[in-house]
Amino acid sequence: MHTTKKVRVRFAPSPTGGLHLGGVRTVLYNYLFAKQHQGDFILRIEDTDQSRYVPGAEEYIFSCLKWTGLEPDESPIHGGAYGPYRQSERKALYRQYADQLVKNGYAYYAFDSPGELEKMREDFKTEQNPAPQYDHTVRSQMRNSLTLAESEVKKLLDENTRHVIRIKMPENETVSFTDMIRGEVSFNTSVVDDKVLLKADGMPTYHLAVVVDDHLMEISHAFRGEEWLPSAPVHILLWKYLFGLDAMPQWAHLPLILGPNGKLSKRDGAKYGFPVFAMSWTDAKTNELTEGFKEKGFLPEAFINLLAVLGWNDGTEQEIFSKAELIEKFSIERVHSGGARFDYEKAKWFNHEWIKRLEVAGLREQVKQVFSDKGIHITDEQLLDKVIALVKERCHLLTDFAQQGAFFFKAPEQYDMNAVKPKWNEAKQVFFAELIRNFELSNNWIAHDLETGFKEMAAAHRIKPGELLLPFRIMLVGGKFGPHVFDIAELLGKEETVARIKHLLALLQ
RNA sequence: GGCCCGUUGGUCAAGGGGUUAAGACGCAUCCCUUUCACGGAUGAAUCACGAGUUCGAUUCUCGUACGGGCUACCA
Repeated sequence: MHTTKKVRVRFAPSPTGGLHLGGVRTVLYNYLFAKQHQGDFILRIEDTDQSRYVPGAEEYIFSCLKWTGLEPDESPIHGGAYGPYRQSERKALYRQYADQLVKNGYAYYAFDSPGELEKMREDFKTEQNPAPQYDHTVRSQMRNSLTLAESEVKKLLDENTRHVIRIKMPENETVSFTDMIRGEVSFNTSVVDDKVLLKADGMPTYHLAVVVDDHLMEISHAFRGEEWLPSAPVHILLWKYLFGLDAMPQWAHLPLILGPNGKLSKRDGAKYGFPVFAMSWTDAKTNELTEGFKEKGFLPEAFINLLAVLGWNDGTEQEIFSKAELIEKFSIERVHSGGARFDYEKAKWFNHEWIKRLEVAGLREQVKQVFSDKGIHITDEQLLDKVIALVKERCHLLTDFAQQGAFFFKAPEQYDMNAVKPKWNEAKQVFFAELIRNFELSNNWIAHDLETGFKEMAAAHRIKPGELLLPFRIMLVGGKFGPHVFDIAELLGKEETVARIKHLLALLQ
């Protein structure tokens, strides 16, 4: 049955704020699964909670998907034959299903006010049961179409009394299903509460909406976070009541991504200094900016890669995967059932690997942006390409290019004088003065020859090259960093190299 | 509290009755490099615990402990 169905998967976020690691990984797994099976990847916006609506959050999600390269085939902005793709725009659709459930005895109207619900929770609260649920044991004592007379219910409904529709969970039945990651999972219906399906404002809750929309959108496989596992029996039952279990998608509940202690949160990021969102997000209320992986200097290739292997591997020793390889090798069955702790050090290692691996062309624009953010505007693209090639192996984050390469475009503003001054002497002063003359005469400006000449001169002056190399480096870059010093000199060119030597010499006088 | 899910080095993990229990990150030492990286070599470090099944359990079963999630007219 399922095998003949076209693969259609969906990612269904609520537009409430930053898109965190777990969310992006869910997108990734959906995307990979869809592409691997020549299926469709749908983005559906779950904006049924009007009180949590955050302006800009939806656009933000699209930006993140665009940056990661995991773009949907169907969405509110990409269009598609199963729209609308925003649940708020589908509002009118849900009521009929809820009513149908009531008609068939699988759900009921509940008129309890928020105050009454609160009172119920107070009254039923005991040591053994600190959080009483609206379930089969209490529904008989509440104001709903199960307890009220039929005429009373009709009257309340006719008067447009605020009410919700709740599922009537059966007593003591076992609901089980096969999760693609965890195998058979089962629940006793008695311990699940009568979840609200349709809210008083006419909007469906997640529980109703996910089932109705997955059906209407012909979703074949539903991947979501493990936090949804406890409410799975509600969804299974709804499928059974509404559309039949044969039509139900196959479920996979993805393990959670953990932080240093417990579930990964935005707080962890702030506390330990690593990003948790794909891209920077500014909270409109507090104006608080949370830096994203993109802004931190991650490559989308690396970001996807590290997320893919956080909870999945192909059984070999391979760790670096391109998107194409992931599409080919990914399998939901090999996803771990246990949660994985996010390790920022390893995340940086992945980025480093990708920076080393990528051709200059794949880095150019992003590096240019990094320089531009630092106030360095690149005009010489050819030089930029050479600089990237020269320094990329020592950059873990794209932002490292600023430190590693800025001096190629701009003379150092600061010099690490402590590295030269203590050992500076007249002999060295003389050496560099002569070096300037030799350089000025040189018409063969390539690193290898520069180095040979430098060392011959050092020998003639009876100074160890090591004594001279560090000062030379400081002259050119300002500090103890950067690639091989003669490579730097070559790229800098004769004029600039000489100018920088002269400059520091003057400072040392 | 209840329910559900999970548990191989500090972290990500392979393996799934008999193995010297892979590999990666990180860490340490050394080599290379008279900066920092890269690269290379070496090292420290693991099957949560207790029963059971078995000739033999890291692997299977059951308990316990621990971790996590859920327990809203939020998703």
